[in-house]
Amino acid sequence: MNELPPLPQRSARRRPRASELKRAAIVDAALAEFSRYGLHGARVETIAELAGVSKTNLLYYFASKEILYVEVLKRILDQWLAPLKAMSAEQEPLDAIDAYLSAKLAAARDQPEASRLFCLEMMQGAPLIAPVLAGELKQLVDEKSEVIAGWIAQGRLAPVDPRQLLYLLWAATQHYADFATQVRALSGSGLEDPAFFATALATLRRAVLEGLKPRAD
Amino acid sequence: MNELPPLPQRSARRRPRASELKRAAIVDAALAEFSRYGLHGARVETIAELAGVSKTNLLYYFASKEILYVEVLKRILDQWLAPLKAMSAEQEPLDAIDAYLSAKLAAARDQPEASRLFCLEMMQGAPLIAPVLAGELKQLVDEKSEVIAGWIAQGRLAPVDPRQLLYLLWAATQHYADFATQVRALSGSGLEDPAFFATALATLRRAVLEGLKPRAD
DNA sequence: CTTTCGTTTGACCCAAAGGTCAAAAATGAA
DNA sequence: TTCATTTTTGACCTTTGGGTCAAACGAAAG
Repeated sequence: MNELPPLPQRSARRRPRASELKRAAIVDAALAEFSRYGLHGARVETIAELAGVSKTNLLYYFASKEILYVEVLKRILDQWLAPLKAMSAEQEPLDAIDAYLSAKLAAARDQPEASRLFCLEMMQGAPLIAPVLAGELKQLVDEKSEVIAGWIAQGRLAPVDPRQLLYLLWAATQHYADFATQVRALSGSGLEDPAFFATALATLRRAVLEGLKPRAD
Repeated sequence: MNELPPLPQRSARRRPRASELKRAAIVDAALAEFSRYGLHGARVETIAELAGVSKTNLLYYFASKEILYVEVLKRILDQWLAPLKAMSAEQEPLDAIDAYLSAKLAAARDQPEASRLFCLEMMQGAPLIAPVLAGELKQLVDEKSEVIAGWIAQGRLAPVDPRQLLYLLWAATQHYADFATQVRALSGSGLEDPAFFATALATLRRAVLEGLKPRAD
């Protein structure tokens, strides 16, 4: 039999479309499960059922549970970091922060699963995305912290620690995704309700943005 | 042999002290593990090792993993709700909120595991503490929301949705416990560092409390 | 039609982990 | 000392669940 073809040339030439769709369906299902039960708690068979494939078939596309997990993380990382990247020194500080707040709140509404998955991963010590934290994310945060620090130095923003400010914005918005169950139990609705969304945003604007206005310190 | 003693009288009279200590040690160890890996991810044997007992012996004190989990949740529920209970209408609004902020931030520093455990439980839909959410917690939140609404009606606090305000305070403080890994990766330290704690509190005071001051609306 | 390569499946394997059991060891009253 | 009760242990059972394997299927190329 053939020992080995010199050039495996894996996904070259015409790539099958159907299989890509299937991979996507599996990743979607995996996000739903992982975001709810974490890497350990999620069951491969459940993910397979959710995606409408057999467990064995899933393992054909993703060699192991952990590989699938990492794949899910990779897929949502970019959209996760995107809003912060938009913040730039040229903007009016309060406008920029307002826009970021809105974008993150909308993200918490539209991709709550992504938020929860990151939260879960973080609470376990971020074993699989530690490199991203210490690398790409840290660089991005350092950069934007400089922007914020610049605004403060110009007296256009209240003197707060830039990083702490980012934590506050993240916490305030992601909370609606991560603690959706609690919010729903206490308020009776969540961000998917436009009225609720408006109230949440209004509260954040008043409580956070007002306090960030510069004063004569 | 005896069929059944008429009165089992379980923990009556002199209760053994040593066994209570052992139960406590197990619950402590369980909190550490559950808060990190969740109900599904945590291993009973690991908890047993951490507590310094054999797995079988642990199962002697707690009939099942889930029973132990619920026990852990019950044990930390009170200390979890305590700070909010302290808030009363007689206080000066901004002082009360300031005190609450400080208390919750200190709790995030001193009992980060409790914070993470609640976060995990919440993200899974709070299957085991849903009754508490809909019952005790909701009642407490409704009550304190009234207090806050009263302050607002008196013009002593900015007009924000009381519940949303509570969410903001929770989110902002618990974030330091739940996302400790991320905070440490980005800031290089956490709440256990007094300087960091002070900066965090100062930022929250400036960003949140300032915005809550009443104005001529 | 036949070959071929990618896909799909069900049967199977195996290790991990929760939980059981009966016997032994401590503990403590009488 | 003795007897009963509580605690502790190691061996074992059972289920769960991730992963393997070889055979079968199917569509496109030859």
